[in-house]
Amino acid sequence: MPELPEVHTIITDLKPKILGQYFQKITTTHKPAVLATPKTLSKSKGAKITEISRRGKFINIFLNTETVITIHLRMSGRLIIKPKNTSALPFERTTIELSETSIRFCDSRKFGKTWINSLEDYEKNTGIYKLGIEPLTPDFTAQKLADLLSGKKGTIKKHLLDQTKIAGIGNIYADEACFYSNIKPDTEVQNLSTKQITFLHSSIIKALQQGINNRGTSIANYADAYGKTGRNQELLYAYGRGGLPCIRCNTTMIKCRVASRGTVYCPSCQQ
DNA sequence: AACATTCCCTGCCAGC
DNA sequence: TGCTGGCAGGGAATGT
Repeated sequence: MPELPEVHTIITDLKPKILGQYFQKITTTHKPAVLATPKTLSKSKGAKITEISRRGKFINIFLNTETVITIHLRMSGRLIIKPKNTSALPFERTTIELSETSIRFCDSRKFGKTWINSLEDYEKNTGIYKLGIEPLTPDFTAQKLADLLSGKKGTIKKHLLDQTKIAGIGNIYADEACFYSNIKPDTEVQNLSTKQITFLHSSIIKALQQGINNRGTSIANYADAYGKTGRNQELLYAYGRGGLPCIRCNTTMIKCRVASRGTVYCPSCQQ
């Protein structure tokens, strides 16, 4: 599933391919997946793409008419660049036609969404305004993480998945960061020491950065803008390894549920 | 206000 | 072989 590193990879690939092109039209076979008004549609039509960037797991394509195309891939979404007027890809739901090429939004589970909004209100209409700190910026310090968790209740994993605190971490990188820092994912945050929070902080960055360096984790659905898989799934210590031996100590990894999510940890390494 | 649960969806796969 | 039930889960909506 696309999390921060996967979205980062897609954007990096898309950017040189679509910058400077003109948005022509959007079509969908699944109406609830596209949220646009006649006004924002007419304002965006024919507009030039000036920038494409990421916020949390959201993709923003900025147009020169003060309009923004926002995409969220959710669980199973992919964005694939294809020549215009070629046959639909498997599970292609939404097609964004540009002047020179097209972007195909393929999404088997139909959870993904595309919005077209004015620059003025895209953050409000998409929920981007609620997002917390970007974990790969200098503002995200160990102290900042400690502040976010201070006085809070609940498990650390729940808070790592909370997009209003830190934007972009999903189930895979939450489990990986907990493994790196030797923290059991169901540890109550009030029981974490300063030392543990500091270790967790560097582990979050390390897990995400490694994902980016390997062009993302391909479990079931993720593919980059060329439809190719990433390599990070080969480098995971926790996610997807329930019942398998811990890579570090050989103890059988435990699979359980934390924060209503499938969760894997090593009962020996993570206390 | 803060927390937990339900829902949206459908491909995939183990088990019968 | 073919069916079925369980699982995957981000985030909005709903419930407590």
